[in-house]
Amino acid sequence: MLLSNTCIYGLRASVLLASKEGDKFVTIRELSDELHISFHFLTKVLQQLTKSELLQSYKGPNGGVKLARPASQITFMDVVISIDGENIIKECALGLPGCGELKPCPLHDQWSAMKENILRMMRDVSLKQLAANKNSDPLKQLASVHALKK
Amino acid sequence: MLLSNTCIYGLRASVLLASKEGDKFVTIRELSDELHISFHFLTKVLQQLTKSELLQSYKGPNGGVKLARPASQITFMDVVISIDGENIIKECALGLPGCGELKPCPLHDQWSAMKENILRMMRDVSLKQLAANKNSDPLKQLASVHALKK
DNA sequence: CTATATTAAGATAAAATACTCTTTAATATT
DNA sequence: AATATTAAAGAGTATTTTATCTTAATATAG
Repeated sequence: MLLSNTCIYGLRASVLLASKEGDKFVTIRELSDELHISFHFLTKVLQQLTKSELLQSYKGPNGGVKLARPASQITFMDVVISIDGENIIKECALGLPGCGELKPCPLHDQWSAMKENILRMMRDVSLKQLAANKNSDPLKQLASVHALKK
Repeated sequence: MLLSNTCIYGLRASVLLASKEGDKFVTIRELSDELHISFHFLTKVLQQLTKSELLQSYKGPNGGVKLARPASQITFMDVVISIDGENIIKECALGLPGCGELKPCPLHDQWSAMKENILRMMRDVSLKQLAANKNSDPLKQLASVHALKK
């Protein structure tokens, strides 16, 4: 699987935050309830995003977390790198360290093209875009489907 | 990371087997030496490929493993499915179970296009093709680079 | 100042993945 | 029949990922 579970939780929470109006802090409890993710685990994940300065947090009553920048200025990639690190996709599909421009394996061209596509998408898509389609509201849907599965 | 370590070991060994001439059994020891993978661990991995009938094995002197079919008739995908299973790529990049044709998330089109590309490549590329470029010989290279890293 | 709300941090546990070691079974050679 | 060679099977260990629980730190309200 390309992204870790942890990373997907971070993405969902970030998108949900982006979809909320205004600039006020949202409690992690509220996020974890809406996303059906364990409160404590989500706390850990969001701590990481806070460390990376993608989120801003505030303790005490009326505290919580919020995006540190406008949603249009935080990318999918920002979140992925913060949680899963830079190397989400290996250079070579076979993991051959020798594979590269000079001595490509037979998969090299196809693989690196796809790799670039994925990375470009991640760099291009912002949380604002991800939060945009209120119509389909996948996050709301998530709740019901997830609930059924458990 | 898309594929597990175990799966990449299986792929490397399969490609190496495909690159060897003839129809005779090759010992796992020989493969593990060439690939610098632990003999015991590679044994486990190859047992799985044997169970899936991608490899054929033979015990005793002059025993070993070999491809169960011509290298042109075993795909990258065959090996991946045998080791990592069918679900190497999630439906939705955000892992939203509600996401689909009916209610796509904003990433849906791009993501499923890329997903299809990756799966198509895996289905299309055979071990024969992967073993073909003797020139670049990434497997030989592997040995030296890998040795340096350790 | 005290009680309460909230994130941060740390310790622990459970599960999955990666890897190792030992024994057993099959086959061949002598 | 004895011995050597080899994969299969099973048990065990280590590491990473995922998750939980507890305590601390910080802020607010009264």
